[in-house]
Amino acid sequence: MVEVVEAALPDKYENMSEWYSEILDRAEIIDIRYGVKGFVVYRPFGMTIMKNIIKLYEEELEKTGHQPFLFPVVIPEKNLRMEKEHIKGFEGEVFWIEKGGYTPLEERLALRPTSETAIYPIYALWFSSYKELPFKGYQTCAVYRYETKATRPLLRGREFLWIETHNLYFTEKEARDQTIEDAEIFYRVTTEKLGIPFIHLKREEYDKFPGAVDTYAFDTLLPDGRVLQIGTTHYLGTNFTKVFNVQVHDEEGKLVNPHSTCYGIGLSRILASILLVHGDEYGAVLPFEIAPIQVAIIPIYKSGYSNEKIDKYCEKIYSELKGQGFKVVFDNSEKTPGEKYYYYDMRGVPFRIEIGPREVDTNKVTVFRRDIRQRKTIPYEKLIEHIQKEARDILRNLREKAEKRLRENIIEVNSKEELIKTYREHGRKIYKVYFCGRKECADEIKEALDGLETRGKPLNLEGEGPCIWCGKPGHICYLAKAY
RNA sequence: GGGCCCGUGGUGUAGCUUGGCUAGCAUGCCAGCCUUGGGAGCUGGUGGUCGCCGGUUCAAAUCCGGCCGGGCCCA
Repeated sequence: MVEVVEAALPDKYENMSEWYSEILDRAEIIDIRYGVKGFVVYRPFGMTIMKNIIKLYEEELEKTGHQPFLFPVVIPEKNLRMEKEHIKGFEGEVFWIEKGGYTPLEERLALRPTSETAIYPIYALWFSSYKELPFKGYQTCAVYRYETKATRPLLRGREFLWIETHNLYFTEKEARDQTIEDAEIFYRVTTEKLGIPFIHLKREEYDKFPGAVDTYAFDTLLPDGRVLQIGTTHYLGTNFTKVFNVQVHDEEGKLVNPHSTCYGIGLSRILASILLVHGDEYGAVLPFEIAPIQVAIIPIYKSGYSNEKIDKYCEKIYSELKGQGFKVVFDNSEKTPGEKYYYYDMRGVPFRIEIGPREVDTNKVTVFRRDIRQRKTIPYEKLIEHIQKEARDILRNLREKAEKRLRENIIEVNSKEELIKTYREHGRKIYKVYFCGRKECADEIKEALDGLETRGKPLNLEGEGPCIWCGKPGHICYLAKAY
């Protein structure tokens, strides 16, 4: 039976901003009071979730042959300026270090906005033969961008956490295939383990990563109808290997520039997505695998009944679960049970076990499942099996709900008039249209429909038709408002 | 980029328009009693350079200027 009790938070679909601000604070995810615009503190609970998320992606990257490395956070100005399109794209948002102590630096140092220009000069030293390729490397780190738009905690910061891969291939085909593998890796973690669905898009020419030949992006949908880019992968051609003089001998001994790719996994935004997509009016709802606390045991004491007996039974359950490797707490603090319920609900703890005289006397266990907010009383012997089975079901449920919502928020429109009319009626949605690919049309659409952007061509959909705006031949494209 | 709003014990706030009392309230925290199946209650206690810098004034949380930080709406 579903518990109907007073909600702790507003409805996230009605008032996402307030819901989001509240949960970041009350679930102890981050502290926004650091005092520098665009920079936040990850609190222990939030950072534990983050570490669990990182682990999932890193494991998947290593399974697919990526090796860890760590390059410096500073990039000499000269290096940053090597690739012309690249610096053009980032120049306006670079943080510069100009002094060491009292001494002005001879050459300014950039805080990495992304690490291509840190990594490629070293790649030039590392590789000399096609036999050393492919090379796949990654690092998990923070990057720095002086955002000029309004910053928002985790969604748009001036410092944010990500994973970036930087791969080298002898052939174009291998490199292009990598962008597909990147999408598969992203799916295996983001959707299959975290329950977050996304749209796989090829960005329009004018929206590409600065210096890329092709850019592919992963957008998810937030409760307010906006989309959020949570990952990107880019085929860079030989643009970077050329300017940084990365070259290897081919079979005939000729020097050639390898093809390269890079892939960014937006960790801060992924954490935000998990909160926003799965959360409800009682707080966060975390997939079992990444929850810092997976099971909370709450004793229900009664006067006239032995507290000791209840404690003993709880401790037995605690050891049993602990022995299975679950992250479990036994909360016998003096707070009332109700207060504890709200507390663990807010933090997204997947299971709560309630133990009072009823359970002790019958050798049963009452298990509350966070995502559907339902209690079940089961025999003690079934506990482990129950948790394991229900944990999988939580993920399936969260994922299905999110996938359904994403599906239902994509609306196909076939003419300019229909687009305008539908937008006026439904507001923030993802609109499926034909689009010619020209920036002029994109700008006009954005202007006319307060900020609606072209997000690119969905990779799973083929088809041609007249551009919804100008009528010229076009491809399928999604339009949406974005963060 | 444009507009509006906010900053006061750990947290949330009142007070600011019209300058003047010991800066009020709630919550948290500590001690004790009582309680415990969805945020309990009572008693006592603890806790504040009113974001920062400067100006006006006999007197500034309050008025003025600058800066820093945060939020919302719009582009």
